[in-house]
Amino acid sequence: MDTTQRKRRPGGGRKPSPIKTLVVRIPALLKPTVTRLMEAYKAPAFRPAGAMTPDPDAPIILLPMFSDKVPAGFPSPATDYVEDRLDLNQLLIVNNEATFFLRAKGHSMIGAGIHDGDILVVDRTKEPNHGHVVIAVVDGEFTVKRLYQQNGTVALKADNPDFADIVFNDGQELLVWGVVTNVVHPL
Amino acid sequence: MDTTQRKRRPGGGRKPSPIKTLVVRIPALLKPTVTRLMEAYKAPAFRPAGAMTPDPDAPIILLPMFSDKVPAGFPSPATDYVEDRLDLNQLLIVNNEATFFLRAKGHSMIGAGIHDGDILVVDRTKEPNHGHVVIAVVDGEFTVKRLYQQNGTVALKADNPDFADIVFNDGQELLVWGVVTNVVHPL
DNA sequence: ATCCATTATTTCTGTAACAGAATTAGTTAA
DNA sequence: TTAACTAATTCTGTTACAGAAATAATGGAT
Repeated sequence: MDTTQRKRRPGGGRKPSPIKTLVVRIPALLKPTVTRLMEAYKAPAFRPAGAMTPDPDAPIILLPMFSDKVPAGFPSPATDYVEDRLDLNQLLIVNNEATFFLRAKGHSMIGAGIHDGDILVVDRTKEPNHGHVVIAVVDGEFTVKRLYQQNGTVALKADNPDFADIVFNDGQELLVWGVVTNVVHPL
Repeated sequence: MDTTQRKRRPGGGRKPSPIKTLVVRIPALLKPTVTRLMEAYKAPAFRPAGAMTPDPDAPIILLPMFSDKVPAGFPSPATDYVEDRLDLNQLLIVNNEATFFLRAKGHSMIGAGIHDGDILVVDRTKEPNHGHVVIAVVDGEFTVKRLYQQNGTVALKADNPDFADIVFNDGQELLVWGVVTNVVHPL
């Protein structure tokens, strides 16, 4: 018996979320990992013009990393965890939204550790500077070259003497499509 | 009042586990991922005396797969995007549970495209064969070498003439810890 | 009428609770 | 001695629930 009449509010209330959840039990040590996993999962996905959306299914994986200290011999069981941590995300991808993969062809950049067939991780937001390995558009095609920018001279140099430099004179525009940040080399 | 006397069993019972657990709520879509995460975590996965347990915090790798026209050479900027998707996971990691990372040190394997500081993707389940680049345990330390297995001779060879081969005679055991499948080379 | 604070309503979220499975060691039988 | 059995204890997956969060209708102020 509530004397103070309350008006009903049909249709009110929090709306159902399309994201279903469930409860799982995990090792306590994995808590932070799972937490970050969820953060990464919820992170807004971006969609550069024409780029594919990330595959929603797979690409989250946990891998153990043995750090620098390891090659120096096995740690004793008593040894604590090594502080150094590898996050391939941080290692390979600085800007998710602007990162692309290209496959290298030829041996013109062997000096930079780029072999035929390697996968190049390209960051399109990184500012190209002298000495950077870049993806440039030359004659309407992509090319991997090292950017040379000194004393007013702008050129693209292959890290292989067999290839001639491409020098840009006044009026000629150099279009740098992105900067290569990492090379994945299959064995 | 139980007439059938039951003997007590002090000290009986399941023993407490050192691994504490807790319950978390996660997006349903992440269930398989978290499951794999736990499998990888629990994996008896070879624990060479003193090997570290996987770091609970870091080793999560989120690799968004953007797809450009990757295969068979560089696409022209005008080219349409292709349905083909590159999944770095599939490219780099065949067995989640048995894949580890090591950081290469030194220049002994420069011939294989391995530079100082590169990250090595190591598959522990892949069978080591002649010619493979492997992680071996020599004198209690990790080493990257190329496995030589011909005419009854077993040896570890550096891809650099400055380094001497390590030949294994009868009775000497060669412990191959894993096979290097990929090299990540930062620029 | 428009805007804003209030509130009923609905769903979400983290955690506690619980029942059944699993594990261990003492007890009993063969 | 060995194997089967069972009490004791903990683990594990799921459910339940209380408080937080979100949303739209309500009602008052401007």
